[in-house]
Amino acid sequence: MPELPEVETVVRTLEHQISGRMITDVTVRYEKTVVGDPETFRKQLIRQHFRTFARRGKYLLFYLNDVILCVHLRMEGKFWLQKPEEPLNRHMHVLIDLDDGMQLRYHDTRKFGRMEILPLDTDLRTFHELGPEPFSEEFSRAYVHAYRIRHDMPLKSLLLDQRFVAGIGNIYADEILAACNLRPGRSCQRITAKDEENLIRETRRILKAAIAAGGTTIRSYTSSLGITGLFQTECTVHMMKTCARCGSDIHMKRIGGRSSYYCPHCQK
DNA sequence: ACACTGACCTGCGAGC
DNA sequence: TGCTCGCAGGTCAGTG
Repeated sequence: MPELPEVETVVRTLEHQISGRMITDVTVRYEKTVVGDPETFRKQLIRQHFRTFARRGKYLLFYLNDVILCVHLRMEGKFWLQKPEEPLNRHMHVLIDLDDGMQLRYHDTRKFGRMEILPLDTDLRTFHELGPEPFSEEFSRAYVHAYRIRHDMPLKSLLLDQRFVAGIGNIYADEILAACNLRPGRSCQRITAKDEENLIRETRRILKAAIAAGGTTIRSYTSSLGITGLFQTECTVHMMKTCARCGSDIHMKRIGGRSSYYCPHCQK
């Protein structure tokens, strides 16, 4: 389940592997992976070079000569760099041939991921209504305060709201709230200024550690040879049975349609 | 205008 | 053992 740290890892890995390569052909095997007409998509990519690589929230951005190739991996999307003669499997939905003879293969078991072509001058600040990056200065205490008092939702939903802050998914949301000793179901309107500071600090600390570790994941870690980073499982509450800090039984509750894990003893 | 719900998908594990 | 059923998750369209 790629969240910000996993996407960051994928971007850096691909930057290392395919920077400067030219796209010679594109095959779309599952049409819904591509936003818009697949043949138009193909034509817009052919003869383009991979120039620079970036991430915005959970979106991967490949800057080509004339367009941006924007990819969202959703839950299970991954890229494989293989030789064209290697066997395909039924989950490889988009094949991108490169001028060095390799093929970049988009693999997605659940077919949830999406790719789209964007103009080079797309405003990434307002792109998909994404909120600030967690490491940006814009994600300040004043910003958090202003946002949370304008909205009424559980803290868990706030962290998952991509308009609030970009890049946090279910796993890291649980971990951030555990680190702040806050229950996921607590109203975002009922926290203190100190909690706001803690949320910002712990969000950055946990995401930074996860990036350094090459990304964390729970179920999708199945040692794929895909470009997904070094997966580790360093969770303190998410999917855990007992609290890593006090040993209490971890509770699970559905909040905003998402399973949310927390320690009823440590988190208030 | 806001927050909430269901659809999109497939694999897997629980339960009978 | 073999089947069915429901859950997992991020985003967005649709609903209240």
